[in-house]
Amino acid sequence: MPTKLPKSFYLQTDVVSIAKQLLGKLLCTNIEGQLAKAIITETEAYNGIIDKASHAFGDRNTPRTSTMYMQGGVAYIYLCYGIHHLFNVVSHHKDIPHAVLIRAAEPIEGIEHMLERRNRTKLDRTLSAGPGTLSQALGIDRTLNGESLTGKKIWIEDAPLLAEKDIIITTRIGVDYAAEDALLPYRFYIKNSKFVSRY
DNA sequence: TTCCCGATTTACT
DNA sequence: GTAAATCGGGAAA
Repeated sequence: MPTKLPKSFYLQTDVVSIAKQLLGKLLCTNIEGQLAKAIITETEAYNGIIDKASHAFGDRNTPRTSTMYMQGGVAYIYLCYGIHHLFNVVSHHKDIPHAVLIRAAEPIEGIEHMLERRNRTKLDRTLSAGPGTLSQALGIDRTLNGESLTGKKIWIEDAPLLAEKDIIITTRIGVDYAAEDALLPYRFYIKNSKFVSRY
């Protein structure tokens, strides 16, 4: 019987470590009665106010980023390029804006719901290997911004930690604007997984 | 209030 | 490989 990750998991203070620990765990949603689960295959850490790639860089606490300042264990979801809903796991204590972007996952339950939401007919990497497509597949949108990750709409179930040898560590995607911080090794994905946004 | 542009995806050339 | 889609956040005025 899989267990839901407890609040304490999200209160950890090392967001880079959390990003790595989340690999292999199950991201689950129950939206409009449709249950869906997917194995997290790719994550990125956003390290608070000192990280130029983060929306909260320079302690930018605004209506949008205020979600990241909440106590760890809630969802930070924002609209990107006016089209895509990107899902993040908020961590650390209140007022410390840490977050982990979930960039890709492998569907394992409720696949029929994900296919329908994505308007696809078969399971392949285009279903959920990318932060925008993943959210669409799982039915995640901004109405879930600030939602508890220990509730009934969206949560994460535990799974054994992956071995170091099965994890690829590299730089984040699409954050060139962050100058030298774009070079930080804050992106993680499961080696040999087909459900990864870019290799 | 104006203006620029983004933690992306998809459809074209 | 290039470009369009599409809208709201955030800084400047």
